[in-house]
Amino acid sequence: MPELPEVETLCRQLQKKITGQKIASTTVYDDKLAHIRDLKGRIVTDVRRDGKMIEILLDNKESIFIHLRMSGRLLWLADTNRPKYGRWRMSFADANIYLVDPRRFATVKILKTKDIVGDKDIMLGFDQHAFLAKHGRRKTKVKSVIMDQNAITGIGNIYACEILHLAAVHPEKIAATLTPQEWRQIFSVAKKILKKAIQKRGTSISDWRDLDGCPGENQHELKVYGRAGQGCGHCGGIIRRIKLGGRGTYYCPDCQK
DNA sequence: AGAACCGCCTGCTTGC
DNA sequence: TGCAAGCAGGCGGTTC
Repeated sequence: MPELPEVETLCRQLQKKITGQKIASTTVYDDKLAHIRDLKGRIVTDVRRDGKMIEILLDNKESIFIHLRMSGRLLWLADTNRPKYGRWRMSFADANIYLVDPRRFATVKILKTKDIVGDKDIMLGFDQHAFLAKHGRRKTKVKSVIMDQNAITGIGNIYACEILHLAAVHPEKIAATLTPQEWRQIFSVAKKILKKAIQKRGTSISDWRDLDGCPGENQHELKVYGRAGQGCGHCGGIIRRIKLGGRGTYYCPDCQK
């Protein structure tokens, strides 16, 4: 599932390919997306990201906001035949961008272009003090808080597990009981892990592929996610899998107290 | 007000 | 072998 590094990878690729390009046509293949109006003739002026949201800016002060949710992908294809699970297509002079989404959770909206604030995005202008003031005393498990997109954007299930492991914080620890040092450690580790994942062009643990259909390399960097029963690379403890907020959660009971 | 739960979807895995 | 049931999960909406 696309989280911050995967979305960032797509945005960088999109920016190179379509900035300055004119949209030749758009095609909807899924009734759920029937509300997307035709964008023929519009010119893409920029592509950027806020959290897990992709924003494609147009020359009429509007933007296309794409959220890939669970299984959504964007594919750059010269072929005009719809790929399997293709839900929407935006055509340019020499190729097309297909929204491919087996589970049909992805959303596409056309709205007025907004200034990106980025104060909740750990890789943009994250406001640590505002975060702690608003969310630092919550009586929710820390993993749920760092996955709460109203609190901090971009972190999904895989990176939440990895961040808490490297920060040595138990995922079920109540947010309000964390020390300022533990929070600082989480923010610092989050930046480090997400930066590396961007360099590795994302985590292809299930079906993530970039705009060109290539897998990323960050799956080889995972320390706990998907590794239940295996030894922790840090302390040798046995990695455990639990359910937290309905989501599979991996951690090392020896490192993460 | 804040925390927990539900529903949206469909491919894949598991069990009989 | 085949089919049904269970699972996965981001996030908005609803309920507790």
